[in-house]
Amino acid sequence: MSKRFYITTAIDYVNGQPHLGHAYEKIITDVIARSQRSLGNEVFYLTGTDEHGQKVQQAATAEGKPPQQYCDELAVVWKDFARKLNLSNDDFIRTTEERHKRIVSAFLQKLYNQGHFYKAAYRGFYSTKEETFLTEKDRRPDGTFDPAYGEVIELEEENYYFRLSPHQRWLTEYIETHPEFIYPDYRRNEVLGFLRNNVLEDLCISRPVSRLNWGIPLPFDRNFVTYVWFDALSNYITCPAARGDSMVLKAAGVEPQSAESIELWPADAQVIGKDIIKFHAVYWPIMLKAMGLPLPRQILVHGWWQKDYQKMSKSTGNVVDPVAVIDEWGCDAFRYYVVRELDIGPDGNWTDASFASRYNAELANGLGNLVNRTLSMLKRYRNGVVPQKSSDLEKDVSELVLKIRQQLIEYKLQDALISIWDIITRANQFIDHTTPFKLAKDPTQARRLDEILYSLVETCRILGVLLYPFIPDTACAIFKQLNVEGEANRFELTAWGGIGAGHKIGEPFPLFPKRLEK
RNA sequence: CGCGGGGUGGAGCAGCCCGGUAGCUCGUCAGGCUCAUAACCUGAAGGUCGGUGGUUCAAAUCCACCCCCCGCAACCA
Repeated sequence: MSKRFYITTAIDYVNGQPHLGHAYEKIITDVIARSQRSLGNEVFYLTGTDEHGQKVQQAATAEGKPPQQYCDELAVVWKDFARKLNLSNDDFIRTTEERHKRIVSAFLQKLYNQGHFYKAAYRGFYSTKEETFLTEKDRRPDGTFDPAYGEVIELEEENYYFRLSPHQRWLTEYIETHPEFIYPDYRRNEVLGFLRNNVLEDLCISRPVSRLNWGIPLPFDRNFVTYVWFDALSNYITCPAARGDSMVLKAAGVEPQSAESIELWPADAQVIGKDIIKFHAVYWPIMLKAMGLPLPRQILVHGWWQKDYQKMSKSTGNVVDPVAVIDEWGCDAFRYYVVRELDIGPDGNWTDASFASRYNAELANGLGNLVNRTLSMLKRYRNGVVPQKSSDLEKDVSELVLKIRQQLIEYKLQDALISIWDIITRANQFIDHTTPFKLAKDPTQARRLDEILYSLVETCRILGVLLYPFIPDTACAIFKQLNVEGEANRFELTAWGGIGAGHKIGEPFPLFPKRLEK
């Protein structure tokens, strides 16, 4: 069994509403996953939810529910969200699942045995109301704590810590010698700057049960539960282990429980937001090294969305609700916009006006209209029957297909979309230059008209294949209108000449109805 | 001097690392076309590339200083 292309998103904290950032991360990951599959790789795409911790415990208590029930209900919301986005994820990991907890426990015990952890006391200011320690940055300018924290007392607490500083040197060298490990470059530089200018502080990995019991118990000390990051980051390997990944199982020292056996680790790409880069580019590699596992090939760090040049904030109502947008405009329009608007790396900006503009100009007038005018002409002039193969557009299209292939391999999703739209522009120009609608009036031009129509309809078919990773439903709709069998999900279908003479197309209808208002 | 990103035609961006006719999308204006979702194609107008100084034959691009926006500052994608 060969190793699959393994790609992950960060897992989301259940105790919150899915928003644009979550949607974006999941979609770009999905586009990469689908394009890798299209290119012929076996792929495993993992997303999921992070369900332990104080906030969940408190919220569940407030609603008078057991935390597990509370999580079960919220997990449904997140799974529905994944479906709403039309993700092609192969699994959905929840950190409260037995399969996750079992492997986390095994690794905790292993690292404990190997001396990576130590117990120490921490003394600090504690908010009894929020049930959390406050830090210096929580102080107001005058040195006091906000009354919202309630009574603040000085408290000492013991916890387990993970020794990080012994790992600083090799990690720095690793990142220096593996420029592809963190993408984009400027994020890599940030991490290197951090590693060179700071001494890593040990990572607290526990909470006393007296204060927090909604977590995975430390196997070597039942008075404590695992604290967030050790628990959450591990999801990337616990799912593979549960699915029978021998490398992870061996490192964890546990027997497989599944008959399944797939090789996933190390991940090929881990997609995260810029806010959690240190956890993924510093703590996570160190954890893996301690566990005896190789590092992921690449961490892809995406930026954040703003709305109308303002930070999105629930309190001001300045948010984009992805579900509402999808309900109004369709899933593919949403998927197209976020990938086309924002490349992986920089921050982006959402405006309703630019969304509407891209929808109308690029999806409706560009893609939709090209397919519609092509099929309409074929139907009108040739009764919907594909003529003999010709090659007017073959060279131009093939060159762009080659370019797009490379862009997909390099995860240049935005560039790939731009290239796909170059094909659309080229085809529209072709129609104008060759004027098939004029030739149709002249019977002596029948042969030339056949050639033109073939090139156009074949270009539409290829567009369907190229668009599949980005807007799968639309790709499917194009194939349906063309009455082409099978799915548009294999890149090799972009080879010119796939549609045969005599093939009868289906009924044309607008892919993206033009929207005049808003 | 906390860290980072950015200031380019009306709007939004690319170009800057590897100096040498300032490019793209939208918008505007004019023309063409009528197969198509009032869609499509062609052309034009419009920028002293935040400021000042420096390096250079030559700077949006390198250097210095300054001004202005915007994020981040550990558990928020």
